[in-house]
Order: sequence, then C-alpha cells, then structure tokens
Amino acid sequence: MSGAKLLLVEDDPALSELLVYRFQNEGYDIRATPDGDDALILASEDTPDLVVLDWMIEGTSGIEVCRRLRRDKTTAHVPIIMLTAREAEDDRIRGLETGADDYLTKPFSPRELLARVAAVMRRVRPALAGEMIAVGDIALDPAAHKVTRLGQELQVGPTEYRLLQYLMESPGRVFSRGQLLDNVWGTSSEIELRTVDVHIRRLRKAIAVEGAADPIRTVRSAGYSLEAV
Amino acid sequence: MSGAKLLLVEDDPALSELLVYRFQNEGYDIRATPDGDDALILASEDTPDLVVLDWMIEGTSGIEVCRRLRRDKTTAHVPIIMLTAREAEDDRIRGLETGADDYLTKPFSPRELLARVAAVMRRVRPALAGEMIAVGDIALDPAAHKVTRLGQELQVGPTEYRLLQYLMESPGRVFSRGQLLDNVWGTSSEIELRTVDVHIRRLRKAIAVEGAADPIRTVRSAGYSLEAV
DNA sequence: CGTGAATGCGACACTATTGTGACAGCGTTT
DNA sequence: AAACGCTGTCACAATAGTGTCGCATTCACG
Repeated sequence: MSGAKLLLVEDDPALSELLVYRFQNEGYDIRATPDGDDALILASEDTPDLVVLDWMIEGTSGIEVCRRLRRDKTTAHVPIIMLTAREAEDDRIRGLETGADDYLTKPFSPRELLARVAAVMRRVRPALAGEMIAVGDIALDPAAHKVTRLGQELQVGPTEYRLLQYLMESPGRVFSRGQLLDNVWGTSSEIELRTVDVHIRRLRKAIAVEGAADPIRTVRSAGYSLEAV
Repeated sequence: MSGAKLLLVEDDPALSELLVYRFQNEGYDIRATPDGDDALILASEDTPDLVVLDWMIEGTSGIEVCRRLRRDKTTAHVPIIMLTAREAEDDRIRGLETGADDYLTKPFSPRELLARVAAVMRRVRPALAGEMIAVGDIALDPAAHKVTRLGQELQVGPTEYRLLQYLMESPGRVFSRGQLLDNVWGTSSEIELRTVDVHIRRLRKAIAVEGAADPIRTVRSAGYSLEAV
C-alpha cells in the first residue's frame, strides 16, 4: 500500500464502478459511496487525501458535503474535485465558492479525471503522487522508496521513512508529537508520545552524514520540524 | 507467437481482413470478430493486451462491449481504442466516458491505427511492443522469450518470466505485493500475498550467476524492486 | 546557580516481516 | 502409467523493526 487515499462520492453505479477500477489500477487506495451522509462518515473515520465529489448525489447534496468537509477540522484542508453536469455553470461557480479545488464537467473520460487528481495530488502531497521531494540536501524518491543526502544513499527504516516524508512535505513547519502520531502512525494509535522522540532520534541517526548539520529542529514543549540546511 | 495479443471488433469484412493482415505483418497476435457478444467471450477466454473496437457493430453495441470489458475484472485494465464514424461527436465523448483510452475517426489509414496501437502499447507495456529491454546486466528479449545475464542464457519459469519482465519495465521502482499480484498474476487473482515472496525467491535463484549481485531489492513493509546492478 | 520539566540516548523484550525448504495438486509429456 | 515441470501454501527459521523504560543531559526560568 503506497498510493494516496481517495474518497469517491458518485451515485451512478456504472460510473462509480468504472472509476474505482481505474484508480485502483493506478495504485490509488480508493473507496466509494453513492451517499453524501455516508461520505461524511467515511471521511471522518479515515481522512482521505483527496475527495472526488459528484454534485448531484443522494442524501446530503454535493455542495453541503463540500461545506461540511470544510467545516470539520480533520478534513478542512482535504482537496476536493467536483463533478458537475455539463451546462450547470451556476453549480460550478458555487462549487468553487464552497471550497472545491477543481471541477470537471460531465461527460469526461476517466483519463481526464485521473489527470486532474494527479495534478492536485502533485500540488498538495507531492510524495503521494510519486513525485520526488527535496528539502535542503535531502532528497526522497517515493517511487524507488529511497532517501539520499548529498548524493549518498541512506538506510532508513519504515517508520522513519514515513516520518521523514511527512516532515519533508511541510519543511520548516513544527509538528507536535500528537500530530505526528496521527499522521505518521495512523488514526487508531494508542502510543506513548515519547515514542515519537525515539523515532526522531533514530531518524536523526539515519540521515546523519559526514560534514552536514542536523536538519531536524527540536522546538521545546512544541514538537519537531525539518529545516532546509 | 511473440507480439502483443490484440482483439479486433469490426463488422466490415473488408476493413477487418485488411487490418488483420497488416497487424499480423507487424508481428502482432491478432484475432478478429464482427460480433460484440463474441468479442466479450473471446476476451474473457484469453485476455488480450489491447482491444480495437468499432462503435457500430452487430450484436451488443460498441459502448456496451466497452462497458462490460471494464466491468469484468480480468479485462478492466485492458486498453481500448475506439473506431467511430466521422461526425459522431457524441459517440466519441460517450466512448471516452465509458472508458476507452483512445479513439480514431473513420476513415483512417491502417498506418494511423498501427501508430496508435504502438503508442498505447509502449505506454502500457513496453516489452509487449516487442522491444528488448535491459536493466543492468540483465537482458530480456520478448520476441525470443529469452533472458540473458552477462551473455549467459538463463532458465526462467513462466511466472518468474512475467514477474521479471514487469519489474524490468520500471527499474528501481518499488512494487507492493498487491500491485505485483494485480499486474503479473492478473486482476482476478485471489492469491496469498506471501506467494509473491516465493516467486521472488525463485526468480532470484533463477537469475543468479557467478560473481553478480542480487539485483532484486527487498523494501521492508513496502515490496520489491529491480535495481540496475 | 538551583530546580523541575522536557528531551536525548542506550538497552531490551516483543512483534512483524521476510527468507527458505518442503509438499501436494495439476496438467503435460514420455 | 510414470515422470516431469510448474504452482500455490504452509510451517518454521532468520531478520529487522517497534514501543517502552530508566537514566543522563539539557533547557528555561526564577
């Protein structure tokens, strides 16, 4: 499991099924539901990396789903791509107003949607889109699952790798231990906060190379951040 | 029988015959049928690598064939090139919506279609385009169905061959066990993930030669990749 | 300077993941 | 019918990774 988590909200069974196959084939971890209320529950249970949202759906309407996703803290920043009917200009505008990141008018080809999703993912979570990310002298290649520093390949364990990737996605930003546990370890983590310290230490050791400073900054009583060196 | 397997669904006998001749000449393993239902049966019996599908055909319509191909797990990912009448814009759009990968409007020259097919094949499965691929000191010849390392011919079983070919198509890239099952074994596989490990081991043993390192990298909790040695 | 809280660090038991040899089922060939 | 090659699973061995603990060290603040 390497791809980004998608949530598809689409009430046309044929289209939904088709898209699920296509996205799975591209390596995405996609779940689908035809129902707006259900979508909100799914999104809150396991925050997706991106939501594809049909405008016309059963239950809570697309625009309402969009609005509520934005209201909830855990999903407020999740990118949303809206699917709208062809001539519904008003809908499109209102959709973007409500906070959608992109839209696609029906009919569209699966490939078009794939391209849009990939584009948004590249912008928001480059590493999940398979894009190489670099911070200072450290480079991370998600496709090859490799980390290099100053051209030197580093040996990084699974958890340290995920931790590093997460830190690299927002360089300079300070994350609390709780945030790191939620985003790197996963939702249902009943893990000691201090465990984060240990993995930070292991990560520091793993990315240490001759003649390069420690890029991980400890912010006392706040958390850690990765600085460009 | 070396080239990629094509399935042509075309009810104009003259055109069909011409295309079959041309594609066979190019080394493709092509079968043709004028009937939509027949096409579905042929496709399920022996999954083709690509389908060329006329929009207007007898029996089940083109769009329906397209949709059903996508619905069936074993054929869901097979690229489809649609042949449409010149002015049928709506058809084209609906075709793409239904999951076709590319289209060609009649009339077209056989050469055009050959180019499209080759382009799609190169994108999807480079080795199936009949091109020799080499990674490090390993060379795989799809035409001759042979694998050599350091000039030495290797004895590789069928599954190991497909596995190696797939890994060689994206050297350095890490694939999860699930991805490998989907792409090497086929989408309908209800097979244990650990089975991949066993075949990786068999492949490792098969491609081991004196004085050469193991090119297969195990990425713990992620999958495997083939590195250029 | 003290002092308490926060963080760094090494060790350790435990768990999860992967490597490996063996085996039985199956279809094909001899 | 026997022999063979290939396949998918299994059980077990070998590793690698994980979470906690206890203690050392550092830091902010009076």
